[in-house]
Amino acid sequence: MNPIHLRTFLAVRKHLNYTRAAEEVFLSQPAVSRQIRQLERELGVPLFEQLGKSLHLTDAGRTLAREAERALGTLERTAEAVRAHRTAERGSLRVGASTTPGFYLVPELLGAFHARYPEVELHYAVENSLRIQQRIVRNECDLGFVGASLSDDDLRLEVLVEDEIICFSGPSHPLARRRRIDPRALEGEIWVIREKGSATRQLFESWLASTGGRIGRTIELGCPEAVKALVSAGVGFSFMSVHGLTEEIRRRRLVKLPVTGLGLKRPITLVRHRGKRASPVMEAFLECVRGARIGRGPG
Amino acid sequence: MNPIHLRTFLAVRKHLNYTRAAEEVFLSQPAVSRQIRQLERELGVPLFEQLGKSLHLTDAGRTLAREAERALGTLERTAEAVRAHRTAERGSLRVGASTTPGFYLVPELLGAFHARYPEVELHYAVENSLRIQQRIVRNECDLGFVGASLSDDDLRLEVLVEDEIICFSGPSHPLARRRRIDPRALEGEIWVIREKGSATRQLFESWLASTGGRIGRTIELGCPEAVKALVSAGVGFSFMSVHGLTEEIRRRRLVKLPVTGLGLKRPITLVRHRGKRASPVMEAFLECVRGARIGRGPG
DNA sequence: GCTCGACTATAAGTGAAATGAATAGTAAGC
DNA sequence: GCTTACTATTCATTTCACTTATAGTCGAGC
Repeated sequence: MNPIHLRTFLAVRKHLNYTRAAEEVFLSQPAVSRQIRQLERELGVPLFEQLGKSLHLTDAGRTLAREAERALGTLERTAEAVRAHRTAERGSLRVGASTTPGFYLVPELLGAFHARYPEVELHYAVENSLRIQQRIVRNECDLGFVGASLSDDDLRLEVLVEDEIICFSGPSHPLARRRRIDPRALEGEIWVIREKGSATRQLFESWLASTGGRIGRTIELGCPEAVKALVSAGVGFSFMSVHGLTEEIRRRRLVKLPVTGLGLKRPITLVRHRGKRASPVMEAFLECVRGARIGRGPG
Repeated sequence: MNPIHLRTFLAVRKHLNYTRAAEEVFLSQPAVSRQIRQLERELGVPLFEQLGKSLHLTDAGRTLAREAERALGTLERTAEAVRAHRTAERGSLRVGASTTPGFYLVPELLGAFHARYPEVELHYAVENSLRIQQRIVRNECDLGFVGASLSDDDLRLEVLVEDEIICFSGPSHPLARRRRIDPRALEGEIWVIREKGSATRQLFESWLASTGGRIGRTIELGCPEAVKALVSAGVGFSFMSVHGLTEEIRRRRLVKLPVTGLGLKRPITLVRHRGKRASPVMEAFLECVRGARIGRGPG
């Protein structure tokens, strides 16, 4: 029972005449005759009955007529729903990001994209860089934004901006008045820092180790916003991507600390699966990303 | 895009492996490959993408997967709805009847039938005999019950019971005490009768004319129940099918009048289209009719 | 009552399309 | 770099549906 049969059936129902139905569906009369017989055989009931010269629907035929239109409609809508994916207007996009870009870069991009393509369904996962990498490789995400330097033959990387990790404190903190700060001078202070899995923390720690420094007393927080709030209130100091701090530094709620030798830079990278062909939605999002890009060109 | 393609697509989606999908749908792997490509060409979007060694659904593919199951379900339910007509449990029945059987015979039959086959949708039209005949010929009704003797080559008739038209009055009426009533004696009374189009009235009038009698003062009512109520209350007398009066006569609310020479009989006839094949529902209803039949066998 | 007209069913031949077997191509993993 | 697992391609074959031609059926009209 395929759509062709149903359409033929509906044509016969409309004209109650095989010959004219055949004209409508551009077939010969025997072809129509055959299709109807085939339907009747498959369904096990007569669909039409001939009374005298005129053709009538049977009870079963009336049921089929009613349902067939619905079924064909469902099928047509299905096809249309899929065809809609030919443009970027509809579809879905699965974005992943690690914490730094996930908090301070991607939300804006998604916002801009959503404003332009409101019908596109967005999925957004913020996890650590390794998990994002996994998601890309497993095709659980269409694209990812990470702060770490990944290397995988399956991945296609594109540097978006340089990210810099800086030290900062609240404006009232004693450190905020210093013109130069030796890394060793930080040891005595209270460190407000992210959890161990943070790539930012790892990066900072390995730099600190290279200067011979150590982390002192710590307050560990999971959320970067909480870190900022605490430091802004005058409790200790912290380090973080400069992209997460521009607003607060501009408003003098946080102050960048001039730690000597601290030039911790890392690229924020757009990650895709190498073999993946961009869908129209993905293409549109990439364009959005490039349009909004602040820093330098592709790496 | 026919169901076969969709089922193949769903198999591929399930296994994410053309070869295993082919086994599931009992096809060769190239056949599956081809069907998917065909679907993709028709819909204008890729449904799968190969990343490394593993196969993934695309965004469009996910949409199709979601919708295809619904579409196939709709189609399957459609087929099932039609197949249900193979038994008498489901379907519909269109019954027509003229006034006399329509009020006093068919309702019981429909009631009994409905009790046995509650899922069958019943359509019931009560109109005059000619209109019922038309409905049968035009196949607007599956069967009809009429009190008139029809003759049409297209019709297949079956006498169910003999109907007798009798005169009656209320128990308090002076006529009710008489042992014999000459038709002429009725002329002076008040006639409570049905409208002109009534076959019962026509039959009675032509008999009355043959005895030389005439109708006197009349009160015309459209509904036979209203006629009975009025006569029962003592207003005049009337004539009607005996089948509509048994209950009232038994309870002595109405009295049969012994009019000399009045032996007006006519068959209540089951009418069908000659060429019509009985559906299971119709067959079941006919059985119901025969089981409930009071009078003699088929004519 | 017979023929004509309109329509559907049947039969035979044709052509398109889907299938399967064999094979080439591709990517991954050891 | 070879093997393995899988998909794409090619080609011969079969199947299936279609068309043309024709027979059958039912009503209508003279």
